[in-house]
Formats: sequence, structure tokens, C-alpha cells
Amino acid sequence: MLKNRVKEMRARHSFTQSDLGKRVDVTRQTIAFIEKGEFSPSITLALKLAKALKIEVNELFWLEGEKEDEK
Amino acid sequence: MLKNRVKEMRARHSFTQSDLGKRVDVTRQTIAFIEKGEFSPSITLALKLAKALKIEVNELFWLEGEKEDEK
DNA sequence: ACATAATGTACATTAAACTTAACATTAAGT
DNA sequence: ACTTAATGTTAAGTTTAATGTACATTATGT
Repeated sequence: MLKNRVKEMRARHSFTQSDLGKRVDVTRQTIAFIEKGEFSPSITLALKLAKALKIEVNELFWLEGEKEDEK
Repeated sequence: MLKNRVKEMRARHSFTQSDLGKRVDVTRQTIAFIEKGEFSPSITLALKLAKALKIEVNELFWLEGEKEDEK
């Protein structure tokens, strides 16, 4: 199961959902859905989000129970 | 534009497209499409592929012209 | 040369991502 | 209290990812 810390990282940058959506070319609803964990975005969008939020993509999204496994 | 080195990494592990598909729960056609760059898989699938190929997800997939940008 | 595994491609269909629009609720500022 | 920005959420629609099937081409091995 996929987990993410988009909401947390977005808050850290003081971006609204709309702000972030504009930066990565999706609507604010898409951001909201992702934050809720409603679906798994494309890797393209995930990479854009990671870039916008200045964090590694694998730190922003990870598979449940596997985050520390590979360290 | 999204780029990847799935084919190269798969070869390095001597996996067939079917092998890799089974490991990440998709069909061999999906692997073939990804290798051709025909579409952008979900972050969930990208993470599974990275794990199966023992490489960081951001080393496996990256946005054109941005690979070295963030170093 | 033959058999078989692996890959390339294409088409029709299903599933999931993403959009657009709408409305209700919460937070922030005056 | 009022206004406005931000968020939560839902439904219906479009686009794209992913499947299933099928057949042709390219290795690989004997």
C-alpha cells in the first residue's frame, strides 16, 4: 500500500493545494486525492511533486512497511 | 518527458519481461510498454520495479533533461 | 533445420488516473 | 458578523494505464 507525505511537505513550504497543483500541472482536487491516499499518481507526477517540494521521490512516496526495509 | 532504464537494469539481472512482470504483478506487455517509454506507470509500480531491480526509483525513472539538475 | 523461449506490436476492453464542476465546511483577516 | 481563501468531498466525464488475446519476428539451444 502506498503512503506519502505530500500534505506535510506542502505545509512546510506554505503552498496551498492550488499552488502546488499549478506548479505540477494538475488540479487542486488531484492534489487533495493524492494527500488522502485515494490513488497512486503517475511516476511523472510523483517526480514533479518531489521536485516542487524539494525532496527525493522515494522520501515523498513509499510502499507501506517497506520504507526502512532497503536501507 | 519521462525516461527510464528498465530494459538495461532488467538485462543486468537477466530477467525476461515475463519474469519482471511476475515480480511486480503486471503483464509482460506492460513491461514492454514501459521499456518503450509508451506511458508513465503509477508510482506504486515504479517503486515495485525499483525494488525488483535493486535501484533507487529516481535512478530508474527521471524527467528528460532533469536527471543531473538536482544533484 | 527444428523447436522453443523471448520479444515486438496491435487491437479491443477494463481499470484507474485525472479533470471539471459544484457545493459545503473550515480557517483567517477586517 | 462578514467576506474571502482554503479545504473536504462527491459525482460525472475524459484520458491514459494496464489487461487479454493473438500473431509475427528474433534469438537460443540442440
